[in-house]
Amino acid sequence: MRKAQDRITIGDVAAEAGVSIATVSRVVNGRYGVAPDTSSRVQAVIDDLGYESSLVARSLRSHRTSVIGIIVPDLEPFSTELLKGAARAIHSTGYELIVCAGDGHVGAQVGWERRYLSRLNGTLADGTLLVTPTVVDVAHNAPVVVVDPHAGASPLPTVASQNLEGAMTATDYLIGLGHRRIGFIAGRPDLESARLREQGYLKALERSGIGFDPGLVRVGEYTREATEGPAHELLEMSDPPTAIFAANDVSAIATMDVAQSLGLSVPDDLSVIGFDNILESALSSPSLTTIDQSIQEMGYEATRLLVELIDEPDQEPAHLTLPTELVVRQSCRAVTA
Amino acid sequence: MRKAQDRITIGDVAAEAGVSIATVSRVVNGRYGVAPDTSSRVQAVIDDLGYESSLVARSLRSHRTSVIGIIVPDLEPFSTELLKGAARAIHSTGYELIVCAGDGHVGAQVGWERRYLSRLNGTLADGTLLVTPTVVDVAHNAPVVVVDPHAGASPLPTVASQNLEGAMTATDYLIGLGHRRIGFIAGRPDLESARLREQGYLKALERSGIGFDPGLVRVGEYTREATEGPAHELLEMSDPPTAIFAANDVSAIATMDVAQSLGLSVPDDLSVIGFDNILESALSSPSLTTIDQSIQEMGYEATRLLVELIDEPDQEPAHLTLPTELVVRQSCRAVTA
DNA sequence: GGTACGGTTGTAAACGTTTTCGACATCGTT
DNA sequence: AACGATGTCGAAAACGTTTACAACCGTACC
Repeated sequence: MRKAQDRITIGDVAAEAGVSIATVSRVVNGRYGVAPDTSSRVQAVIDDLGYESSLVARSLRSHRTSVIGIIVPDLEPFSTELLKGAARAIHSTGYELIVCAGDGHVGAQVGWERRYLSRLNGTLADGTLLVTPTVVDVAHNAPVVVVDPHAGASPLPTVASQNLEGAMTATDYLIGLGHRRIGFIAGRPDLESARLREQGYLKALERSGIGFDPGLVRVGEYTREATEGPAHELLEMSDPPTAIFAANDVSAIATMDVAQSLGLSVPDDLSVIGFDNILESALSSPSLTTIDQSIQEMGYEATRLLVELIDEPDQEPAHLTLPTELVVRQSCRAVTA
Repeated sequence: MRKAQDRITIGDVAAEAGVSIATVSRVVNGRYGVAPDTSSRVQAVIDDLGYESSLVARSLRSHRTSVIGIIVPDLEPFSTELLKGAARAIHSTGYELIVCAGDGHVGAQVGWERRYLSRLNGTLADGTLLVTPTVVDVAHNAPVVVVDPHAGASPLPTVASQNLEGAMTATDYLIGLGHRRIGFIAGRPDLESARLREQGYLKALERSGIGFDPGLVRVGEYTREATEGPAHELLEMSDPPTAIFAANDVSAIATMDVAQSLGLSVPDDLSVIGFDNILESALSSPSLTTIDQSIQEMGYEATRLLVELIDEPDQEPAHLTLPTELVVRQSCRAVTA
C-alpha cells in the first residue's frame, strides 16, 4: 500500500494513463513526437494526480535544473537589496531562484562558501551568483558571477560599482564643506570594494593638499558590530575629526549612533557620509548623506550576466562597473569657521 | 579526456584510491566497517581531489538532504527578519538553509508556491517553512511548518503572534490618548493575522463604547503600494480620523508618508500606530509607535519546531503563539481638546 | 503487393549516490 | 583440523528522471 506521504512519480502517472514513462516525460517537457490525444490524456492525469517532476531526479539525469543559486554572506541590507534586484531579473527568464545564506559571522566557518558553491554548482543550479565572497577558488569555466569581488584580478565575470570614483566624490564633498580632519571607517579588507574606497579617500585628500593622517583611519568591516568600537576611538580622540566617511551605510549609521550616544549632534558637531544608499539610510535620523550605488541594479545586472553566461558558456568574462552618485541628505554640514 | 568542468564523482575517488565506490561512500558518511588505514587513505584522496558528494544524487537515493527550505512571498522586512531568526536557529542543528522567494507580486502567479513546495518537500529539503502562504493545500503529514498562517484551522503546525491581543492593545492605546475617530488599514484578507488584527480593532472599539464606523476601514494588504491609495482616501475625508491603526509597520510608514505629503504633521495632526516592530519602524521619522511581535523569534521557533517535526514525524501539530508588546515611540499623541 | 517512410510509442541505459547482501580473510575456539 | 565469529570489502539494486534507439503501425508510392 502506498503511504500517504509518498511522492507521485512519473511511473504513477504512466500507469494511470496507460502509457510508458517515456511518453509522460515527453509531454511534461513538451517534446516533439507525441500524438495530440495521447498528450491531452496524459496531461489530464498529471493535473488530476497533481504530479510534479522531481527536481533532483531531473537534475541528476539531465544536468539542467532551470534554477540559479545565490550565495550571500548574511541577510543584511546590502544582500537583501541585491536579492530583490536578482529576483526582478529572474522574473522574465525561465529560471527560478534559490538563496543560500551564511550566518553572518564572517570567518566563523570558512568552508561553508565552498560547500554551498559545490552543492549548487553543477548539480542543483545551472549557475551561481557569489556575493562579497571570502577567498574562494572556483573552476574558472563554471557559470559563476561575482558581485563585489574579492581583491585582485578575477578570472570570473564580476559586477561592481565605481568604488574609487564614489569614494573620491564623498571625500571631495566633505572637503568642499570645509572639513579638514576627515576620519575614515574602512570596510572588509579582503574586498576589492573596501580597498578602492580607501584609495579614493586617500587620493581625494592628497589631491586637495590636505594629506593623509593614518590616525584618522579605523576598520569597521562593513558591519554595525565591528564599527562601534572604532567609532568610539575616533570620536574620543583629543582632537577628533569633524567629519567621518564610513565605507558603507551600515557603518555610517552605527557611527551616527555612537556619536549621539556621546552627546554629539549630527550634523552640527559631526558630519557623516556613507556609501551604498541602502533603504535604511533615508530613514535614519538625521537622514544619511551617502553615495548611491544602485544595489538592486547590481543584482539585476549580475543575474542578467549569469543567464547570458549559462546560455553562452564560452565568453570572455565581463567586468561590469556601475556608476555611483552623491545623494545629499541631512547628515553633513559645512564647518562653522 | 575529462573536461575541466566535469564534477569529481565518487567513482573518481574510488578509482584513485583503489577501492570500490561502496567503500568511499562509507568513509564519506562515517559508516561503520571500514579499516582505519583504508579510511585514512580514502580520506586523503578525497581531500586531494576536493571531492564533494552530489546533493542531488544523495537526495535521490536516500531521501535525506540535511537542508530545510523556506518559502517566502517576497523579500520585504517581515520576511527578511524572519529569515534571520531561522538562520540563527539552523546554526546549531546539522541542517542548512535554502530560501525560495516569490517575486512579491501576490497573486501574480498562483502556482509558484505549490511548485516550490513540491520541489523542496520530499526531494530537495527534509522539511519546509511556509511564510504567510496564500491558499496551499499540503499533505498534512509532510514536514511543513507555517508562519503566520492562512485563515481557518490549519492541520499543519503553525507559529503566530497574539494578533488579537496586540491589536486590542494598539487600539486601546489610541483610545487612551483620547482618540475617537480611529481609522484602520487592514492587511491581506486571506491571512489569519490580518483578520485577527481587524477583530482586535473592532473589539476594542466596541468595548470602549465608541463603536465601529465602517467608513474608517480600508484595505492596505500589508504592502506599501496597496496602502497609499486607501491612506489618501482616509485622510481626505471631510471628517478624517485623528488616528490610524495600520495592520503592519510597512502600511503604517506608508501612511505617515502620505500624511506628510498632504501637509499633515505626525503626530500633531495625526497619530499613527503600526504592528510588527520591523527595524525600519525605529528609523522612520517620526519613529513609529507599534506593537512588537518579535519576528526573528517567530522564525527561530518555527525552525526549531520544524527540526523537531522532522526527527519525530508523528506529533500532534503544535500551534505556537508568541506574545506581543506595545512599543511607544514618537508617532502618537494625545488629542488636544 | 511489396517497400519506404513518417509518426508514435516503448525499452533500456545512464546520471551519482546509498545500502543490502554476500564473499572472502583472518582469527579464535574446540 | 574444522568450524563459527568477526572484520573488511565489493557487486548490484534502487532512487526518479531523460533520451538514444528500436519497434511498430499505417499510409503512400511504385
